[in-house]
Amino acid sequence: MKKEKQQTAVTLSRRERQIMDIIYKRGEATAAEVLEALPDPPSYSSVRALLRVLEDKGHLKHREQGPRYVYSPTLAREKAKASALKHVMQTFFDNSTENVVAALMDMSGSKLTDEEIERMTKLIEESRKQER
Amino acid sequence: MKKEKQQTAVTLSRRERQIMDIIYKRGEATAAEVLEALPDPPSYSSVRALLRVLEDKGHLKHREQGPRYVYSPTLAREKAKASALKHVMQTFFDNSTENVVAALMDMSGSKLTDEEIERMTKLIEESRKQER
DNA sequence: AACAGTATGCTAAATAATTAGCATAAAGGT
DNA sequence: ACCTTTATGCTAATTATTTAGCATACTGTT
Repeated sequence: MKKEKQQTAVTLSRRERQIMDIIYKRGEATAAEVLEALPDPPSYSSVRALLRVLEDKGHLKHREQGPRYVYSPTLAREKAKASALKHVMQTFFDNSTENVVAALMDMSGSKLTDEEIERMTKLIEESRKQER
Repeated sequence: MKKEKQQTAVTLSRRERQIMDIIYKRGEATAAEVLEALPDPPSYSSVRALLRVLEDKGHLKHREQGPRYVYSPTLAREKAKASALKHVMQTFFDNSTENVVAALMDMSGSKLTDEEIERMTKLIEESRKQER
């Protein structure tokens, strides 16, 4: 019997996490692109080895684009997003949506346009209707 | 010349990250408490070794409480919170506050009380005033 | 004041992650 | 068609992480 945990981050090693982050951010990436985006980049060879490992572990898949592999996440972006946000919310925000919103406003308050503010207000108001 | 990066997560190994998450979540913790909270927990001895490493690296500090050490993060919780949230926002939400809010509502919409919704709306409306 | 319980410090061993090297194959331009 | 460039596959070595063991010290209770 095998463990089939699909936790977004807890299982990954440091480099693996860095690579997954890059690929999640971009949607997909080649080995060369990953290399370019990595902090303290190792050799090209190392990057490929890591990509292979991640594919073995089931976190990545690839398609062939001409001569090269283009890697993308196995876990749907939507699920990964939710999982990552939830983890941060649990770890740092006492599992409170409101606390996260407060932090967001604190961080980016002044950068928001009136339009964004209106749309966000709408988003929140609409969640009233979700009540059972 | 030394690198003095104080990135919340990218530098840490798997176990180190797990431990930091636990301590951030609780605020502070003893070795025994960390052990209890760790998934696939190793020996008590191992936990202590990791705590020592984290303290050496400057991520944790401890105070003595009677016979035992109580560990807490070096980096202020506020900064760590902001940094973690920013990282998730960049990696998964295209650096958009609005996208994060949308995901939050999607995740927790039905669990929100009217009071919470009102407070969040206020938080957002207030960020209008921050415009320069 | 002695003993059981519970700490820590330090160190060494086992395991995992990370890295790079070499062989080989496919594309693309000249 | 050939040669350069840019891929991948596989493997081995280095380095980092993770683990546990043993010696020792402090608490608090009897």
